[in-house]
Amino acid sequence: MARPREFDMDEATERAMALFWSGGYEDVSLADLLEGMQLSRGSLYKAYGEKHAVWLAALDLYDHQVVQPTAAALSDVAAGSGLVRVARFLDGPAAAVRTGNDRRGCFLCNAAVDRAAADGDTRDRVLSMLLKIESGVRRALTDAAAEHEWSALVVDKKSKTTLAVYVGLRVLVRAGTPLETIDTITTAHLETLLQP
Amino acid sequence: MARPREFDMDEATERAMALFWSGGYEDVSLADLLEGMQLSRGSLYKAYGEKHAVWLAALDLYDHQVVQPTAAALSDVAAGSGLVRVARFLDGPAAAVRTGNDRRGCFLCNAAVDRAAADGDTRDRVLSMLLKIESGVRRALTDAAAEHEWSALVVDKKSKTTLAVYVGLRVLVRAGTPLETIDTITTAHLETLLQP
DNA sequence: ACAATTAGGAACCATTTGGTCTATAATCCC
DNA sequence: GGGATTATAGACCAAATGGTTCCTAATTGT
Repeated sequence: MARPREFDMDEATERAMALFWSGGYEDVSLADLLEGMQLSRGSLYKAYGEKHAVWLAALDLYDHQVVQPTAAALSDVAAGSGLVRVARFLDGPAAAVRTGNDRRGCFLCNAAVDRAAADGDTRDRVLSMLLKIESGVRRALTDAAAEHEWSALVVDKKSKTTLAVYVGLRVLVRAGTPLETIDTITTAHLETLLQP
Repeated sequence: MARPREFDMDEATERAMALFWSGGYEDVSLADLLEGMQLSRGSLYKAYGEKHAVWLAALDLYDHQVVQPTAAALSDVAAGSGLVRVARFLDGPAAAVRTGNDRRGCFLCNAAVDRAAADGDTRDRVLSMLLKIESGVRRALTDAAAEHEWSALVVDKKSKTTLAVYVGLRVLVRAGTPLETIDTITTAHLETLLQP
């Protein structure tokens, strides 16, 4: 045992996540990272090893700080009917803009576009997170299935399509699409979920 | 008048587009650009001025080499019924994977994620292109509206949702989602388009 | 108290970055 | 052919990049 770390690594990773979230991987320089994370070069390299590892740590943090809670909320029977849970989930993109004009999109979706193609470590994490979200949606829709007489096939289709709409919404938000349009898409998709 | 340019600028821009398409803006260095475009530094800077201008030229080329033809095909009454045209459009993401395992996604969507947030010039172009696609979809769906007794409001909802699904599909493809899933989403969304 | 261990900070490094400039060569109009 | 003009090639550049390596200071268990 020896001298303990002076900074909270989770907190530092959280700051890194914030930087990467708005800027992407290449856009954020080591200098940006050091300033944003309030770390010296030495500490960062001692703790993470390299820039790429900081990125992966940020992705992992997003996973269990955002993706897992989201999936859990979608699966949580106590949180409302299946459709209500999906509605809440799908309103996320619009809500981010509505309350706080947050147009960063979702970190996972951003990472998918700018690193998944070139970096296998990123791709693995992205696919795993997408799957978690899809599973959450599927559990919520499965809960709604009985009432609406949806077959497993229908639930599968609805789950996957909902994932695609979610991703699309996040990207459209980042692109600067007006809130009105985002809202329209959100409610329109929820309406189609009601149908057989 | 004096010495004419030795290279075809459109062709060079096309090569630049290919590079940016797979790699994004920051990932592609000036050296990559020079090699890929087969230009010397001098020629590139004389012709474009700066890296950013090459990027914008690539975006503009995508606009009238991909987006405008796509929108035109969607609007082309001679190309089939409205729904057939939308089906063809929406199959684009799956088709890219099916024939050629092309997982680059769509340049416009990629640009939206990695530059639109930070760069107004990019954002303007991205929003304009998204609008062209949405308009194309709307024209196709408007043609189908009479037959299916859809109101203008319904057509609007369907158009915007289709745009979101399209963007989502392109991103999911880039993330590495299996073709099977992409196909499921595509056909499922087309089925929902049939409903009131 | 002390040895072991480790964080922190800063100096340092090679490479790469986007960008400029000059010399040369090619083309055009007169 | 000659003068004007412009493209090309490549040398050149300052700044920034990600990454390493020191040395010092702090904390630990014994």
